[in-house]
Amino acid sequence: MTPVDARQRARRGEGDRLRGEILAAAEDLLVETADESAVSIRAIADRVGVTAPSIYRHFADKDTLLLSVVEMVFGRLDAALEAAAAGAADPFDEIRRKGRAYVDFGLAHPEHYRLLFMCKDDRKKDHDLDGPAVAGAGAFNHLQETVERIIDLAAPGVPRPDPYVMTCAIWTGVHGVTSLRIAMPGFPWPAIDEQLSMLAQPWHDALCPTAADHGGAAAVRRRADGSQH
Amino acid sequence: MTPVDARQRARRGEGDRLRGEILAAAEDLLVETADESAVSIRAIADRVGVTAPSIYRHFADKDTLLLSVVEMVFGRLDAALEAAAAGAADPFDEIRRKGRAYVDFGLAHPEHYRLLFMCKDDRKKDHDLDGPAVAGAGAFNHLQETVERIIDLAAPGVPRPDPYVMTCAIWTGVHGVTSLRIAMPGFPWPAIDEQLSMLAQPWHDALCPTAADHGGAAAVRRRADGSQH
DNA sequence: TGTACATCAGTGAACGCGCGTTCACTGATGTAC
DNA sequence: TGTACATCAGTGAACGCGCGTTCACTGATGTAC
Repeated sequence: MTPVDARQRARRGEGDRLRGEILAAAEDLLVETADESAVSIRAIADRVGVTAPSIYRHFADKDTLLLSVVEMVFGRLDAALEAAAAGAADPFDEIRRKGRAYVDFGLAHPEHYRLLFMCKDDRKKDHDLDGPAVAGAGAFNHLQETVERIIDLAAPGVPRPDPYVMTCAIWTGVHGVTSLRIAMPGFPWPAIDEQLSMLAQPWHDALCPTAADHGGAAAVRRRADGSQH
Repeated sequence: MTPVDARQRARRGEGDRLRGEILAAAEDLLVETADESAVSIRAIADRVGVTAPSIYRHFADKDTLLLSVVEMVFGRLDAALEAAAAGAADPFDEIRRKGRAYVDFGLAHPEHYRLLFMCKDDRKKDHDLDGPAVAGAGAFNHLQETVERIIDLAAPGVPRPDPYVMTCAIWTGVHGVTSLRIAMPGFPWPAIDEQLSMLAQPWHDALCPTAADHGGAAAVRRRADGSQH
């Protein structure tokens, strides 16, 4: 219920309101149908309570619309990871929380996740790449900052891995867990925390050998215990 | 999309010939167009040099057809992994080769990979699950056998991880590398071998601490060198 | 104040498209006599 | 041996569908005079 500003002479009624409603409807459809192909211009218009052509007053075409949804979801993922990291005891804990939050986000919104990381991005070819790319880079950079803090914690004498490569490794790892679960929900997967600690624990021990009894063997022991902390 | 010239009608007993040609055409289209949505009944029929309705003499519907393609591709993936493993020096080497072969297979046939591991499997809901499930289980079981041989090699005193969980971890890892590259080909990824050794090396060191100087630190050093063996 | 007018968000009808699928059929093939 | 017939792989036309997108339009709104 935003009152019309007298200064904005060109904006009659609530022109931008429909734009927001369209994006919200597209997202709703994605959630409800859990099927990207069900998100059509017509379905979105129906959901908003408007006819299909009026979508085109706010978005050049369908790809532009979906790109805006992608951008929005990227922002939300980033926010979810940052929120999960808040209050972490140390950088290792922070990565652990972020990893778990990443998987949770993907499993809670599988079609959103699909849109971000499991679809062709041909769409972007002919359009403005910057929006989604910038939004996605935000989350990646935040992750890399955490990784850099971890590397700073590495025991003396331990060579430091490249933060960029390590960030990619972490992303790739949590993506593997998330996307295979989304694609093959019927498969008898081990517990999420068990899978995540299998990824993280050997690295923790490698970077902080003093914290691990007898080097890397600690990782195996911890995992084999089934303890998920 | 040039149709095969003047196809000869199958003889009485050779009804299965077209079936094979249909499957091959579906696969060709997947490879050439790199787009699952381009693989339509009509396009397949055109490619074979036949009209669309004759597809239905050999497959109940489109989903059944695609399921057969999936089954075929699963078999091919399994064969590629086994071939790559042949001649490995030891189980660790075998896993390394299989991991690399898995990624190579996915990147060489991205749309096949998509079909196996990045798509909704709703299709399977109303159809016979057994074919693809059995074919997929073949590759998984072969991988698990290798994992079991690795675990047998673990140094005395090192607790042995559960082979099933470890197999899932490896699969998840190589899938993460493969599928993110397919979904985001524009991203500046590190070298494949660098990514794979980041996954494998800490585990190698953890299971065989004697082979690593100063415990897990060896993994970091090896990786930081950029040496990809 | 009332009235004429400009603005522009949203409409209704239509377009051409490719899709999966169906149906009655055609005509080459193999076989029985 | 030749001929009639049954078989059945593949055809041609059509179905209804939902899609993205276009176009000329309508009619409520805000403003100028």
